[in-house]
Amino acid sequence: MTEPDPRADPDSPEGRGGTAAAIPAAPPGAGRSGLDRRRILGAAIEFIDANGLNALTMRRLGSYLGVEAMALYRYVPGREQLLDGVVESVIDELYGDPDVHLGVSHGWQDYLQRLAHGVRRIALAHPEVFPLVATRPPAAPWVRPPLRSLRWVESFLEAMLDSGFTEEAAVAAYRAYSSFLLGHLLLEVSQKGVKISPEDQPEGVPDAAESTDLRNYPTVVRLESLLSLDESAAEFEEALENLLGRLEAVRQESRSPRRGDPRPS
Amino acid sequence: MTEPDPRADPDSPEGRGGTAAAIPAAPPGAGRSGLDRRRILGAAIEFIDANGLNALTMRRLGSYLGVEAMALYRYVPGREQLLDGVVESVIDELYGDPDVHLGVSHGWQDYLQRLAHGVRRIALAHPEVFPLVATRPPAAPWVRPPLRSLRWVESFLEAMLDSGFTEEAAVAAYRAYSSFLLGHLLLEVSQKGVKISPEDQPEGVPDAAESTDLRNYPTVVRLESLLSLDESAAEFEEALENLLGRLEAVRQESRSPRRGDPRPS
DNA sequence: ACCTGAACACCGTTCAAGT
DNA sequence: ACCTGAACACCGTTCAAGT
Repeated sequence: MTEPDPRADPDSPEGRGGTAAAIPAAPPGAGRSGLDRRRILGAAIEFIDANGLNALTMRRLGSYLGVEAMALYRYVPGREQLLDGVVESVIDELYGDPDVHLGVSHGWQDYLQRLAHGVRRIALAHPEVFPLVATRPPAAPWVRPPLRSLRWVESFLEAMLDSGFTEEAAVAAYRAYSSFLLGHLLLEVSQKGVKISPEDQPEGVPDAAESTDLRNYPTVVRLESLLSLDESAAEFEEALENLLGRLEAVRQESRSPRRGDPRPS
Repeated sequence: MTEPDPRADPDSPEGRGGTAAAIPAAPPGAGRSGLDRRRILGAAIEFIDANGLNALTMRRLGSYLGVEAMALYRYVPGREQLLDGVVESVIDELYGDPDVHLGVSHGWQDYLQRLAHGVRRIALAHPEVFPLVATRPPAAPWVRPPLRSLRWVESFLEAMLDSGFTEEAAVAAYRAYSSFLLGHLLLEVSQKGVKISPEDQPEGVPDAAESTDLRNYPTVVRLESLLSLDESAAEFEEALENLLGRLEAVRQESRSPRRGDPRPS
């Protein structure tokens, strides 16, 4: 879904101003010619991290790479597919993560712990990109929920099956786990984006009517200091721990549906 | 964050085609002149529900309302604020919901149950709009997590405090609850969007190379039928039940930090 | 083989004008 | 008081050309 996100775009295209200060502040260091799909995706991620998602246009990405926008179309079918590629690239960073690559050798709970922390690391490293992961349509439409990267889904399911989950329990675990990750990280990332930038509005903001009148929300105002605290990391650990506990219960129960089960031949 | 979402926009602006088939298929029934902020927001929601978020442009919304785009600027400062208004409107539907408005009279767990189901109802009613709720920056930047609609935050916190939560526990509950809702509903809504429309790609899709080769994902393929099942409703109930249980534990413990506590004067 | 110029059909937004 | 026409600075995308 289109969604411009003004906070990342302080001097967005105003359709007006005479100052043509270009957003692409820093062209990437390396040599100039090797235009290449991997290089384009990398530059796109850098650009989004630096300027926000809505600042990324084919034309600006082109000039960031020292090239006319039209050149990109030789390597990428269009803007949509560019964004798909960005999502895939970011998720693929997981597989360069040695922590994650340990696999299930130390047990599935350990694996899901490392996987969760790995995903959290990339979410925090690319807060402007992460929402894309949540909202883009899936690679295989019939996977539900349709988080991108079949590679991820595949290794998750394999790990669970290898660890004694039934197929049903493995799929249920996949859903609970990805919904937890998505909700928590999306919220955490969107917090991070809220900058009380002292630059943008130094003081005594001339804001029109304070937008919504805070006098209508006394509790929110009173609890301001508590609400402002960022306990994301601790909350993440706690919720993850709880989830893993629940999954273990499901696993136990799915393996021995009732006592006195006929033992498998 | 910008995010075009091609699935909702099969015949998106191609910059090419001669067929100028306008997207605004159905102008809203009522009389023509009463252009008005409320009417504009309502039309925007209808339009997004029908055509997808990325199809909404000022110009198309204008013509959907039988007016030139420029007329909208008399009632809405710009596209960004239009989207903010859409989010507020959709969330405000909650307060027209009699179920939700019962308040905390039957206990906080009952209240959170009804609130969760109310939010789920609007998420499912406006699947194309809901992602906006998750990604837009907040009204009060220091509220964490920054879900929109202070009205919602205010009444949530009041309910918890009235029910014996400490301030710390109420804030923690707010975070756990909204992160759960966000994660679950975003995933559920994004499932709904995946249509195996028999129209778009009737059969034997001439898709290029099947994009990602499914032979690399044998487990995903083998569990296809399980993965395709939509158990969202049941999963929602179960996860919600579990969350409420956890919150009750936190509440108990926050009220009586240790046994043999000095009783309040 | 790889990139560019020019062009087309769109955007958001402004402002002076119409009624 | 409310809407429109015309204009400006952008978009994504194409295609014939350049080198």
